[in-house]
Amino acid sequence: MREAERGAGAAGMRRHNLALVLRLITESGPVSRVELAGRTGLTKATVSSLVSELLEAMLVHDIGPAGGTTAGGRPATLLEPAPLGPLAVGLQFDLDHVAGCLVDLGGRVRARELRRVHAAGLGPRELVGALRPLLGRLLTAAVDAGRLVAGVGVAAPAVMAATEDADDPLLAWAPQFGWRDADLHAALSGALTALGAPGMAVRIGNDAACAARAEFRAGHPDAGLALYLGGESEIGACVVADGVPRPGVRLGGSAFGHVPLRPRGARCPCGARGCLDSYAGRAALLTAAGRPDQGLTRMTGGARLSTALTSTEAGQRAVAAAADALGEALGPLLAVLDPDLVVLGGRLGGLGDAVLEPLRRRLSGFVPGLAEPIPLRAATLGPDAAMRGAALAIVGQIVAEPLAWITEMFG
Amino acid sequence: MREAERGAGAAGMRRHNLALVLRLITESGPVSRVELAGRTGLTKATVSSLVSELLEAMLVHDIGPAGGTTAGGRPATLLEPAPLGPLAVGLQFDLDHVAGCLVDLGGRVRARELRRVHAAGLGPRELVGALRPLLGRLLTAAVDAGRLVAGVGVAAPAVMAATEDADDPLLAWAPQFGWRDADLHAALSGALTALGAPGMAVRIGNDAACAARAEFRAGHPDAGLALYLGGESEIGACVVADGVPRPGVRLGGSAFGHVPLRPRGARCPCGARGCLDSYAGRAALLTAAGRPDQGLTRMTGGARLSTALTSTEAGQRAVAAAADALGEALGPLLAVLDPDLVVLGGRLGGLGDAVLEPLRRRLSGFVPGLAEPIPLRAATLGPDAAMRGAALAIVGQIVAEPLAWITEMFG
DNA sequence: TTAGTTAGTTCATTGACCTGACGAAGTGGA
DNA sequence: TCCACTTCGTCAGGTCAATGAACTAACTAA
Repeated sequence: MREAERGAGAAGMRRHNLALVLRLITESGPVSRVELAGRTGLTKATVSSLVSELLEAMLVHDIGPAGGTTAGGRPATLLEPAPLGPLAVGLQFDLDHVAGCLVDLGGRVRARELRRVHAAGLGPRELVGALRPLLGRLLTAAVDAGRLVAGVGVAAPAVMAATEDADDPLLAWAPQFGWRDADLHAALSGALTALGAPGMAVRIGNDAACAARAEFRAGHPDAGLALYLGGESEIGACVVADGVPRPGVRLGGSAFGHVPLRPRGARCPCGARGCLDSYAGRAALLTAAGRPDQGLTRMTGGARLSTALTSTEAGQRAVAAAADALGEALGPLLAVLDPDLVVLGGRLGGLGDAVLEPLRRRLSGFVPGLAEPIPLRAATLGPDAAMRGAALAIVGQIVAEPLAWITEMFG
Repeated sequence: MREAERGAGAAGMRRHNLALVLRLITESGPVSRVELAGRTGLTKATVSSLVSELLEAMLVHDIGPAGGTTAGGRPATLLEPAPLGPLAVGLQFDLDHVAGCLVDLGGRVRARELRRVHAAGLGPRELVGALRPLLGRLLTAAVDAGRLVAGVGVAAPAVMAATEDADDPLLAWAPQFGWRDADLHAALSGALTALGAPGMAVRIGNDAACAARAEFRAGHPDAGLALYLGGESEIGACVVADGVPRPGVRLGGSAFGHVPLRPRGARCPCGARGCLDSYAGRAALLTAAGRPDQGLTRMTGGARLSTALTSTEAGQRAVAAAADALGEALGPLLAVLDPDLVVLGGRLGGLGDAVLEPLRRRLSGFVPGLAEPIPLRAATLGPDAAMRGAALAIVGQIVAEPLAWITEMFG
């Protein structure tokens, strides 16, 4: 049997409509009650009632009459996510940096911090040590602004394995760090206790899955079945169904970068041979293009590398080889998944058309039966996508269940 | 914006609960009102009211008091799908046969027909001609039983492309038949008119997607993200999310069998080189095992072929090669999709452990980061899965929206 | 025969949304 | 300035469906 699907009563109806209205307000910026009524199919009266409940709960703010954009008639009073509503912390880390941000109910970034560190070789506790000052400053910033922090989301470049509690997966394998079954959760909870926030909710997810959440919420909220390719140093991937990342139970966001392509290929740091990462990963591109990854900052590296890859002959060869390897791995995946859309993000996506164009050309040859190519787009959020998505997972819970949040806060 | 998500009102509540109760009755065979109340969380009174509405609509039947299985107390009156409720016709065809069945609301097969034909080279209209007598007998059988036919579902071994109406896709490519953009829908509608059933609903789907629907409904209703591998002569595949097949927009159930594995491989009937089908398809296995596909009936072929493949050395080599090819194609797919479960159906699945075991052994090597293997199971429904699933798509609409059906029937 | 147990129904109650009418707050023309 | 006209939001009464408690029905066991 399906998981005990519940019947709907009056209470469930209200809960659903409350969540629906809050979601529309957070996603569509300032909206009037009438517009909400039109979109939801509810009446103006009902929307008013729902909105006033959200206003009382301090989740929504009434801006007041809008400046005459309406043509004749009483101007609408616009609603927006509360400026003093709850926030979430989003964290991410990789071989070369740790970063964090504060995100509000509307998904907007209210604060942002990045620190370059050489993280290779660090253990989970040491890594949390590197994250801690940054985390402390973000928490302080929230308190100073008079806002509550609902929880901390972490985007990890790792294979996550689901535990009994599906919402609290375990970090099973981080190839670049050499971690196996690392208890990042406990280490972070310890740091939070030390920072004066004991018991704060922590949720760890795969970085590609996190980035996919942020990317699709911002750019493609109405995609049906889609695929996100991303990851920072490593290539990651995640299936997105109806806007929700589906990172699976065992691999929790995939180990796409370590799919074996060439049985006798080069040895990968992960221990295997001929991994996709060895041909299409950033390090592979840089090396093949004669540009080892030094002196390139994380933010400007994309543009500079992209010109290097298109202007030199070695660069073009490297890109062609990467497109081949990616196409080879993507072929069976796309033939079966047949997504509405493929979004290329992370550092790979940051290279833009230098990678997109060759990949587009190669892809059709790897997927049979296509009348028209599968749309392939570059991500739009840049390198912050992963931590933004991690934070969104936290605020998303509030938006999805405002009643639960309200009763938790106000009894 | 998402597709104008509607708010819930009293009417929607009733609609939802009505569908929920009907679904539980159809899926869980005879059930009492009390058990329904327990499962749905609704009260006995509400369930009674919902059930009586379904009884009036002739969708559900009250069997009467059950034979004393209860320990003390009044025996429950059990409910089942109405024995005179609506039926659906499911059709399927492939190179060597056409077949059809009648399926009731509960998914049970009430009638079944199969005819061996040599269909290679037939055009869409000729194929419908081969289906027509069979279809006529099924319709007559339904009328004789005093039951309504709600529609006809067809499982086609073809790539389906979605049109504006997502529920009515077009047959875009049938490699084995050499069809491109064939209007099977029009041909079938014509046949139905000639058979005295003008305007009857027709829905065509990819055979693997159809089989997946039947297979997961019967065997794995609570799987989250899963993968179905099937197809009759060709290998097909379909992603299943929360029990619902997701055959995509462009390929509509995949062209998995024609994924290019070896750029310089053998030429495939589809025109390309080195297709997966050429290594892991049924024809490939038969040929490699020295047993061309003659004299094997569709029903007994599985068992006899399976012993041939395990007992002879040539057979074992063929199976190993097929497992290699399948594993190679499945690796990237499983690494990203990371399904809870993989079900192997169609003719490939009919070979049972002869294929499953080698595939299990090879698969782990193609998916990195796995602590435990992805469960791989053989399908249970046998060669009728596709047409059963096609019919289920029709009855599924009634079960999902009983109110729409009721108003359509009774005004 | 009687107590105990479980199934299903009846009916008043409650909660949430709907309908229709109204006041509020603007615009634009006479 | 005044008055139609339009749109926004609220209020009061009405409707619909689920709820909860009491009640009848049916059967078991002592």
